[in-house]
Amino acid sequence: MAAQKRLNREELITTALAVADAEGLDAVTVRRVAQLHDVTPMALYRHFPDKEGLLVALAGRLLGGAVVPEPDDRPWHEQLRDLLSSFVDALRPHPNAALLVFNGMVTTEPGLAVTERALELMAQGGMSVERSAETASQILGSLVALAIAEPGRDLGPDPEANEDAVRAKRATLLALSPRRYPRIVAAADTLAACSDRELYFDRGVDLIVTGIRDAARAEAAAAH
Amino acid sequence: MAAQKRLNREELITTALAVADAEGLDAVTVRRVAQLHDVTPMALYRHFPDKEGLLVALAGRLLGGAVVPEPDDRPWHEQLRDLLSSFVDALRPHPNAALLVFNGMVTTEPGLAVTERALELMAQGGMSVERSAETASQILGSLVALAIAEPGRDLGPDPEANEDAVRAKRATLLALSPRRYPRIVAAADTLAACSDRELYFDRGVDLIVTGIRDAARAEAAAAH
DNA sequence: CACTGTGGTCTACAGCGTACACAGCCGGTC
DNA sequence: GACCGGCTGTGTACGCTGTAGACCACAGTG
Repeated sequence: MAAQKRLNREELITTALAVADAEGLDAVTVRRVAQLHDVTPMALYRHFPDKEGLLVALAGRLLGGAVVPEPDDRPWHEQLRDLLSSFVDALRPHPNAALLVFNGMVTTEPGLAVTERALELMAQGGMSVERSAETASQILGSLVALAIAEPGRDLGPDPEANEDAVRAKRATLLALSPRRYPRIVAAADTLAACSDRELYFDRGVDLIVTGIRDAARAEAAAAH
Repeated sequence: MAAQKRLNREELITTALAVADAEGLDAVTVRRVAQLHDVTPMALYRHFPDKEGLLVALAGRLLGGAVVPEPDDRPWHEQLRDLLSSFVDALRPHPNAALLVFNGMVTTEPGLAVTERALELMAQGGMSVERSAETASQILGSLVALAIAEPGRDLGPDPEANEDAVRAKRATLLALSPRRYPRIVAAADTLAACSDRELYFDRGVDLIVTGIRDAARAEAAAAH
């Protein structure tokens, strides 16, 4: 973040992402990013049309991290699983910014690439064009939500504060009336923070993929 | 919105929701809500600790619309389906504000009620406490996303502007290279706006429920 | 040399959330 | 009826936000 004249679009995106990761999306302000480059706020406007433009570029950066696996000989649903896993893996490191990809999915190149491949795989599974497009819209949100709403990730810049927040949340849940909310009280630990992150995401993706498989089967059956 | 001294908490929430519905969540400002009640901005602070408090109350209002169906004799997954449908139905009329329920799910009474019932039904399906809690976290996001990301709902206060936006989006997709993105181009209509809203939401919920059923079956099988 | 486009600067403005001190009205008690 | 304490709305003020508009320093080109 050294003082250098002639600032660079990609580096601006990088520091914006860093700020979002560290302190949340609200902390990404024009002034803040500018200051981290020792530059006047207005300087950013030579590289982005407005703040929205910066955020769209941020979404593009996130989506760029989602590599589309090469097609292979395995069944379509296994390849779809890998594709979706790759997608959430790209978002997971940046949960604060993940919301932005909602807007960038069909306006950035990487977003289009992922969408295209997903549609292709669903077609291989026998889904109609309309149905696979509809399904794509539905699961996009689910995947983003998966990355954002990982239990045990709340506020708190440092891990220490985060741990405090988790403990507080757990305590809140345990303090509920066991008569009214017996299951919630029993599940307080898991609701406050998932024990195994990898398992959490794997199962989340699996849940979606099995849902899609079933939809494909049902559609094929309906067409007898 | 007549001038009346002695303003009322619930009415403040109502107008905040109305503003969010009409112009988006960003349009909900303390000053704006106050003005609609012919009152100084600071007056709101007698009824909410801060703006965040207002938004949490807004989330509570949304969740309050989700009625928990009475238990009956049908299989657990059918009842779960109805519960989740009721949940998204409560959010659908207010897509701009739906994001807020992420925070209010375990801090508001209605959110707890829905969660408790969902956990109960999954337990009936043979799921372990941990697994059902994990699943609850995963699907919450999916349901919210479903309500928010309905295709064909973007910006534009009036239906006319919305229709314009849809047409523009469709045109953008159709303008893509058919060599690179053949499926996307073919599916442009469905991606830009879903043809049947009811079907869209029904299938979205079905996708999730079948995913859960499968997870329950798999867990039962693993425990042989 | 003058000309032109590019990119950073400076100033300014309207709008945001909200801290703090104050004023009016309300209901309850002598 | 007189008083009084607490609730509720008011006024002012501060520091923050995004960004419009005029300005200037420099590079490359004729």
